[in-house]
Amino acid sequence: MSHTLGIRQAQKQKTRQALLDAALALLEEQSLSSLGLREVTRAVGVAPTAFYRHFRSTADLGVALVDEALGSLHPMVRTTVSTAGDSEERITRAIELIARHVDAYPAHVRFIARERHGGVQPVREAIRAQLVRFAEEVKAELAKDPEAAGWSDDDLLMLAHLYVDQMLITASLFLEALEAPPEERERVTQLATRQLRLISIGRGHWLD
Amino acid sequence: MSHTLGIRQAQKQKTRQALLDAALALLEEQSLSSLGLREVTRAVGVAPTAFYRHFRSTADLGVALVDEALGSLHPMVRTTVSTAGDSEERITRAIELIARHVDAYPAHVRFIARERHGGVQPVREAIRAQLVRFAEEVKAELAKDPEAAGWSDDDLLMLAHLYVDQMLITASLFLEALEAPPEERERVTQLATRQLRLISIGRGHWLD
DNA sequence: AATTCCAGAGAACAGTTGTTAACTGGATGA
DNA sequence: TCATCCAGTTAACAACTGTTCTCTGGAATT
Repeated sequence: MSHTLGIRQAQKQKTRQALLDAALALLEEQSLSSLGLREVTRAVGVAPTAFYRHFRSTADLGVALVDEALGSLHPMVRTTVSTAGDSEERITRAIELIARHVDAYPAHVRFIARERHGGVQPVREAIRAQLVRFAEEVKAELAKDPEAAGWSDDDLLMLAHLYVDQMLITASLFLEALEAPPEERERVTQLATRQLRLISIGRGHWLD
Repeated sequence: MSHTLGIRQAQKQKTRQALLDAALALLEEQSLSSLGLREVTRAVGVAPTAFYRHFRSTADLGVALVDEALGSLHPMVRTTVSTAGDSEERITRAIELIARHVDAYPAHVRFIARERHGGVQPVREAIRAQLVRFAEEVKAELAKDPEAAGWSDDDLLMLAHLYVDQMLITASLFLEALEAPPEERERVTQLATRQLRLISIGRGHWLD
């Protein structure tokens, strides 16, 4: 399927990825709107002008980071919502998956949480678009559930957005707890579990 | 009670407020971590060095902005939660209050949403502390409600955090809809209302 | 009336930024 | 093999940054 890249294209992609990685690392202690192009190239070890071969601006790089951070996340979200088992099992499993993802890609999670309401408009827009996609996917999965019988499309989408926002809040809490003692992580797990449980209860009695 | 300020102190506070206002305006299109001290003083019309008479750094100014933006909000939150009437009336009233607040202080709301997960640690910390206070106040109000009978303290605080987060999400949605056609505002109102309603239902059946 | 205080001004500092133009040298395709 | 391409380099630019030190003029204090 995928054509083998030439030495040239391969090297270019390597540099591009290095720029993305360096930027992501630098963004742990600042926002995208204060990230300088020279700062990034310096971290990678290339000339400042090389930056322009890959991105028009740091905002452009930010949009690419959104795709990297959220693009690969869709499969996880889908499986999280659609896993079998009773309600309680699914909640536990969902939160566990979030915790694992934060462990595996903390910088990605931080970037999304930070730039979702950040100072760079195109990046905010890109994140918003991806989150809308997530909500639509979650809605599609919810619709398959027998519990969704009698629900209007609007209400399903409303619930899906509630889940997506809750997912982000929980991820952000796990992120803050990353370098904290494990008891703090346990506290977050308990909190998120019960919040999700309450939403689940509300869902169950929505049509009363 | 309050001693009348001398000409000197009054003028100083005036300049200080001008710096805060200018910074807040500049932060509509960028994040705090990219806000320069010279940028702020230029907007006010004072020398760059005058900045140091009021703030140690822009991060310090940011913390002051947190107090300005959230400090005056506590009364509103309390009355929002404690208003009388049945569940549905309270939800409508709460969302209306949020919408009004966003209309009245859009820059404040934007600042909080942006810097809650922003790149400046002391500011994040200040916002987090204030939100914890909000949650505790909400919890105290919830505890007065007869519906809270049988609830543990932990569960009440869990619910309070859910409400506070939901409040912020809703405020952020109204902010995005500020310059959109009124039908978009209506859509946000409907969405937020139903989400709050679902949470309310979950609350009602929590002890089942 | 004389003295102290202090918010703000002014000038200068070394260091940083984004962007331009012209270049080099190795991969690419004829 | 030779001409073309193009990712990355080098050098230079005007503009900007935070921070320092010294100074000033009017308010506050005695």
